[in-house]
Amino acid sequence: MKKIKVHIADDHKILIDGISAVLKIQEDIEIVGCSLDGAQTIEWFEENTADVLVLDISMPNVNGIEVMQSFQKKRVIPNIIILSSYDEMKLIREVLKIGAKGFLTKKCAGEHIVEAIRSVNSGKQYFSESIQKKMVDFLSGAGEENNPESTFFSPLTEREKEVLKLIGNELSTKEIAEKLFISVNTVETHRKKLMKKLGVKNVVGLVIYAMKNRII
Amino acid sequence: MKKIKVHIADDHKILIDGISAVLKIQEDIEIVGCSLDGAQTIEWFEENTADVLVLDISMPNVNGIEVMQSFQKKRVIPNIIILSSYDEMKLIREVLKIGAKGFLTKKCAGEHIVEAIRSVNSGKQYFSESIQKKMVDFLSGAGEENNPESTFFSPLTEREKEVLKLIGNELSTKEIAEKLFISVNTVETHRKKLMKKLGVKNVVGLVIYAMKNRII
DNA sequence: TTCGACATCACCGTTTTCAGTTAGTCTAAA
DNA sequence: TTTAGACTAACTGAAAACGGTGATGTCGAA
Repeated sequence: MKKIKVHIADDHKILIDGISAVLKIQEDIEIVGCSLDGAQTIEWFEENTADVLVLDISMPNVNGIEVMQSFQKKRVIPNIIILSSYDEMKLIREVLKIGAKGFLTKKCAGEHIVEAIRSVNSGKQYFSESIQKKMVDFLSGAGEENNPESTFFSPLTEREKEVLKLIGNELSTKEIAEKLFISVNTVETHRKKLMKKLGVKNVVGLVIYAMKNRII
Repeated sequence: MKKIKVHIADDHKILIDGISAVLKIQEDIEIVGCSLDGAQTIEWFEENTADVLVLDISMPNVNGIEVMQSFQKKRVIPNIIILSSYDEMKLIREVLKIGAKGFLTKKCAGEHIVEAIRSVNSGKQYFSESIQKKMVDFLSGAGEENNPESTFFSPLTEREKEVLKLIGNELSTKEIAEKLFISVNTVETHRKKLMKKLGVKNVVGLVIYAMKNRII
């Protein structure tokens, strides 16, 4: 019998090992690889293939969304199941747009990951109950989160990430300017650009974004 | 043979299920309970006992540190292994102070949790390699984190948590004042008190604290 | 009953953030 | 070669945050 080849990407090794232990019991599933950050994931798929990729969003260096974006250029892409700590509507929409076939939160039970893998491997989609409810609420207008401007993820330039990281170190604009040897005005411009890109009101939004995307 | 009774507390069910799958293979370990937040954990230990508690710090409602604090008043307390995403020195010191016997980060491999459980159950302590290194660096003065004032966790009043949560919603001081029907001056006082208690410079530090402690 | 913790409010002055706009340079892609 | 994006920088003015201090009333514990 042909087993379903699965790759797991998550920066928490203990979670990978745990899920692996659950999947190993299944006769129709085989773990062919795992990676601890986005860069490793992309690298692995350069040389290898899998039927299903279980992918975390919040990873250092290269996050899950960037991994999916890198796949868009490739011919063969795996069926992707997002396994995330966060479940905001804007994140769900974002990953669906770039081709995710399933979405689970880390609050879900271990058996659901098994079901999800089988589903997406047979061409179906899979969403955990809580995610389905979110989607229905959103579509019926019952949900609170209806801000289409704000995005869970935006591609930031290297310089912007650098500035954001320093903001996360509790540095003021002046201190950042001194550290980077640039003008205070420039740092302020970066700051404003960041807020606009991420659709947030103030530095609080920046910090939340940075933590969710592992920039801090 | 008497098995080691283990309780696991983590708000990510999938992690619990994963670790359970790993532990179930072990002949000398038995999972006697699990809980998805701090309140559940405390409640469970009112009625039951375990030899070892594997405890996450970052949980909604009542976090891991508050759980440990609630145990301090009890006569019989389990051997506690902290399993955390974060590994700052100030967190490590804090949990050791209130009686943790082991500390692992979620980056560690599944087999280490097994070793840790056996260790603490036999009266020994257990720290993952990366944590041991942190501790040595700190003691030898090589570490950067030597700020004794700042604390990973501080007991906040209900009102303070409320204000902090609203700060996390990107509300300005004025907006918070309107929402809580109190003066702007009062909100500013709360804000200042929060910063002082948590030993942070500005709102950035507040948001980071709030996210790590699941207040946002 | 006294004490301390908490929540409330006020006044002050300084510093920083935030919003809007404009504009020069440089590089890499079309 | 034009064009677009990135990084840099400046200016202005309003709004908000930050730091320090002092004061009031309430409530529960010692």
